[in-house]
Amino acid sequence: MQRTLARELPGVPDGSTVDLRGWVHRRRRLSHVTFLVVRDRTGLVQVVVKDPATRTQVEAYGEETVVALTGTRTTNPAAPGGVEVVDPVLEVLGEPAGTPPVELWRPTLTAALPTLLDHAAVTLRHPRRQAAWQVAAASLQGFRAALGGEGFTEVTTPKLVGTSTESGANVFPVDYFGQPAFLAQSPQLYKQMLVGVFERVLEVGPVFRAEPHDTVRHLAEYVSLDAEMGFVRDHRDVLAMLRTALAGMVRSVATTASEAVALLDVRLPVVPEEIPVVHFTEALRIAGAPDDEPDLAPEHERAIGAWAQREHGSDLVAVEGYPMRKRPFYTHPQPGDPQWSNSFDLLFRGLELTTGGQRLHRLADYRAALAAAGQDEAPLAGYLEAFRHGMPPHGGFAIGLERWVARLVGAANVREVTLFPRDLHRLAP
RNA sequence: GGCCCCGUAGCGCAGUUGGUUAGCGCGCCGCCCUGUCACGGCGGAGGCCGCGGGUUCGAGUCCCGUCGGGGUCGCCA
Repeated sequence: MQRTLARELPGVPDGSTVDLRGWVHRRRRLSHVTFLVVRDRTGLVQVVVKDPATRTQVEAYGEETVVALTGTRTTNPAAPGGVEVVDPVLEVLGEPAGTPPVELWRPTLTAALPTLLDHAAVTLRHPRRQAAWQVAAASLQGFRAALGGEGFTEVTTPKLVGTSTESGANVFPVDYFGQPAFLAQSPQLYKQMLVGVFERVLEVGPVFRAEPHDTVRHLAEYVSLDAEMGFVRDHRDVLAMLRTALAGMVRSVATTASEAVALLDVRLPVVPEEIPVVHFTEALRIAGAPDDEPDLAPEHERAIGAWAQREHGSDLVAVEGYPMRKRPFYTHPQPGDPQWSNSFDLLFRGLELTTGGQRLHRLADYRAALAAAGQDEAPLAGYLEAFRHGMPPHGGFAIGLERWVARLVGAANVREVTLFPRDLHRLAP
């Protein structure tokens, strides 16, 4: 017999025999009946057990025991959702499960974050935690589909690298057959080289930051949604493509993760046709920060997010023109005023979600930029070769997946929406 | 890393100016309850009070150290 999923049960004809497989989510024992709630990947089903021998069997096995059962699909107004399965014949697959460390069957988990993370293998089974990742998975799918539709080629680049992308600090050193190497902190250099090949590339993958940042929005390993494209006029073209990617992600979440959206009461952002843009200097004014402030603090970002909501009714706002001295060597300056850059940060509900911008594309400019930064050219020879042989004006961006999902589902801490977060203190599970 | 706060049962917490056998809710185990849906009722088991030192007649409580956790700032996606 074909397996019936929880989600499909309402559509099955009344009186049909169905085959359910899943986990014992909860048992409720009454005097003459035991209710068994079975959970599979699509949801919950109530199974009504009246036969004394079966009741004894059900009551002997704890929550999270894996079972297979056949029973009769029955419409009953008294059942949750109006549908239940009666007269089950039950089989335990494997062995009875031990009592879970937290009460998984509750509508919301009451355990603190460290407890949830310590017991991730079990706590991720909770429908709400599952749902948060379904939102992430749908976002990944939407990112790929939206950019794929714009002619982007998906690439994968090395995560073991010989030179660090940017400053050189904050990288994880590894022993590479006796040679010093690092975990990649960004696919930046590779995705630029590949613009010289494919014009448009996207990459989804982990990046590693050994920054000692112990905050609700930092991880030592996070998922970066990267894109890089050639033949741009300036960073505004990049921002427009970022807009396309985000719109596709929202669309995908709305359609493929609709149950998760409903369960978590996610308020999906409307992605405006044109994302509001403010210049860095204007952003400082909006945030009430001093004119000579070199960067935006989280407090300022929240203020700008609130301003965008107030003035434009937008959850998204881009800040362009960040000071060149705060940006990495490959950043393209603002034409006419090179103290500012053709780069931007995108704030989503007051949190920095994305950095993007136009990159340098002339070899001579790279040489000058590296010299000015005091960086040696030699380790970057393979990268610079791309520019020696013709690179179009280009730019790109990177979205932090965990931050996106956290803001979407209203999680205060990115760890809540990360399957197995890596941070300053956590290397397991 | 700086600053602030917190470590008490499987989970979430209370514990008064230091005072006798350390409590509560949930879970777990047992019994009861004619359909529950965070079911309900009765009973029971379960604690190196994070760890180490100190003060004291006496420390969960005060002091020092240490480890772990949360928040925040720097910084970043």
